[in-house]
Amino acid sequence: MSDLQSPPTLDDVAAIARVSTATVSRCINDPEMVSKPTRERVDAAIKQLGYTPNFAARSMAAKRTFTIGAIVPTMENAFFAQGLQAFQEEIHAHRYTLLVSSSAYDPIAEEDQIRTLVARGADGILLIGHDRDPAIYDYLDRQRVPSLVAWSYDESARAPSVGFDNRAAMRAMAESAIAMGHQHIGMISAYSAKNDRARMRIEGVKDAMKSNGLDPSSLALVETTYSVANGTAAFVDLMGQSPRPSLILCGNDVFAAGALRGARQLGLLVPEDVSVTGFDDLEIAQVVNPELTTVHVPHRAMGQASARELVKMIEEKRAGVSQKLDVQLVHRGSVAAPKPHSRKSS
Amino acid sequence: MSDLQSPPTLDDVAAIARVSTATVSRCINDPEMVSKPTRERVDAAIKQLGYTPNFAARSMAAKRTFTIGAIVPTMENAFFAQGLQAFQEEIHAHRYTLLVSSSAYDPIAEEDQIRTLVARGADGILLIGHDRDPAIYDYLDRQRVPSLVAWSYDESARAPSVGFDNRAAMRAMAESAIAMGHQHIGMISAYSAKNDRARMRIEGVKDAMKSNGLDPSSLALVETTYSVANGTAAFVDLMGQSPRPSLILCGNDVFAAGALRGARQLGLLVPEDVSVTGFDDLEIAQVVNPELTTVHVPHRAMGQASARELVKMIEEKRAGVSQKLDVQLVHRGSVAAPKPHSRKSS
DNA sequence: AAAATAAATGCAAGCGCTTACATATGGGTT
DNA sequence: AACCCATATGTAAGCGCTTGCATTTATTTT
Repeated sequence: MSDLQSPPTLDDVAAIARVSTATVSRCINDPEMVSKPTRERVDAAIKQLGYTPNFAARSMAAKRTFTIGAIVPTMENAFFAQGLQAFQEEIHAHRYTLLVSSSAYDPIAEEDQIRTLVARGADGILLIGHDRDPAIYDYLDRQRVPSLVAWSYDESARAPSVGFDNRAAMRAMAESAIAMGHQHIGMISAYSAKNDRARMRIEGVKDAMKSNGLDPSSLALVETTYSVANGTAAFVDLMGQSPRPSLILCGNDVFAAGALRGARQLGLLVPEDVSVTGFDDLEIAQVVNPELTTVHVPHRAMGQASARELVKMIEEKRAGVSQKLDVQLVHRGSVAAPKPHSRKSS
Repeated sequence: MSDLQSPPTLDDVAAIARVSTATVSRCINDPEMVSKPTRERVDAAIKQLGYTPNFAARSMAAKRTFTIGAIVPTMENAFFAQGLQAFQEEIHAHRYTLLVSSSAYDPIAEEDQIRTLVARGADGILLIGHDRDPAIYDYLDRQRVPSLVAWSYDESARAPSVGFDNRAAMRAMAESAIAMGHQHIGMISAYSAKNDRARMRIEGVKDAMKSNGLDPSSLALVETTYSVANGTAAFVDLMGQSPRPSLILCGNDVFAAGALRGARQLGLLVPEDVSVTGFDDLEIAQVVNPELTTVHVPHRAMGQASARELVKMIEEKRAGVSQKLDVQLVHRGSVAAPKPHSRKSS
């Protein structure tokens, strides 16, 4: 008997439909196990009462929550939004719910959030990038919570991943730009210390320099946190260095947009005076002027593929298989050959 | 006795600390209720086992989840990201966890997600905008789940809200632009049917037209879904109309960025040939060229204020009190007086 | 028509916690 | 020394569901 104050329970439904709670439960979770007439009676009772199963009770009894957790470095910028949205749509289709939190690029916060997610019974966890304390992977193993890394593909890493090869992608971008004759190169990157994506992109640039006969140690690198304003500041800094770079490779489109803004402030023309490249191909890349030459990342495909793989890991209780996605260079107007005079200044 | 396969439970901790489970529970939830020596023993046992309370069991027993749900129209664009981040930070400080989902601007999906959130035992729910089936508010009342509306302030609406006056804000923006002499006005808006924010902004523009002696019915309005591309298309459409508008007011910065891009494509100069305004003051507003004249919305303050209010509603079991936040016009380079010749074309 | 098999349902034992209530312990009071 | 009260701890009854197993009912098979 439930008073009108509290939501109806399985018992209430069972009483009205004149069956046992077991039958009601089956009706909800495994309808074809129940005969049609009974099922109809139960469904009617459910509707009449406006019954919704209690999530906590259900997950305690079934020992699963149909919840997948995701921890992203930030929700404020658009990097993850699109992929995450696709991720969510896909897991929803498998009747999972997404629990997101953002770590603000802080490893301690991330670890904390992983524990919270586990305590909340997440059936699986999506992580961004490989770099983190190995103890975390141990913990996840011990708790038997499957996890998958996205936004970074690395066959040799401990966790399975769905993503792209950041190093190769950036190398390709850099090579195509350097090939136009740039000798002095600057780069704006996120802090690389605990961020394999950033680090690999830097390595990619160095790879490209080497293969073009340039000294990688001559790369003028500025590391900062993501924001347009920081991109602008970094660009201004780089332009003040000597020799002055004629090509600024950015770790992502937000920095590149900031760089363009810096150029405007300095009265420099892009790409005539200085070339700029981005990474990610966010919406912003086509909004700036000139539009950005950048690396197109298949965000939605990545979100969807990660979701599929993680769900499989959960439901089939098997290890994850990594998946490498392709990225594409997209050439728009922000890169050109350096001016002759800037080439001679060495 | 728990095998090594499954996580440690309260019982395990109690056994090791040689106390009852009740004491362990109190140690966790209400430490000062337990004597110091006992507490230390328990803490040691917890640490030794790496124990984390099981969330489902805890919420079933305590009948609360420390979860707050939020349903936003979209996560892909940046409108909500920043405010939501602030919201999350604030509720975290009160040891709540955020459960976000996005409805993709679909009322049916939203209703569905509200039910899911309630079934999951959300202690409170954050909604965006007032427009929705009243039955939903009834449902929420019946389930006794407090809810708060953000991004829109409306004293007369059924639910308490923390936000700003969309109509007045847009009116102010429009008046300041119209005051420069524009006669033919176009507007790009999100679909207004189920979206009070969009609708109020349109009304705001009409208010401004009236107060400037313009006929509100002459407003050239295009409604579409949020995206830069749609902004561009709408702009091109508007420019093809006759009389051609000399001022395009956009419901948000994303449309405005799209409009700027459209102008570029059409070879039109902003603000010389046509003025454009935005709304929201997202990062994108300062990245485009010219930078956008727009309405600055205090996203973080709004997220934080909503979080505080909702937590209060939950913990003090009281009705919510609405809060109106101020917005500010920010004048950048995208608005100017119309050219004489465009003024005469009527 | 009896026997064997399959399908549908019921029974009841948990799942891991919280919390009202009961009990034990250790001083103060008088 | 008997009593009272505050403090610390234990006991055990749920919270609302799922699910293995037992039981009943319907369908085939011989």
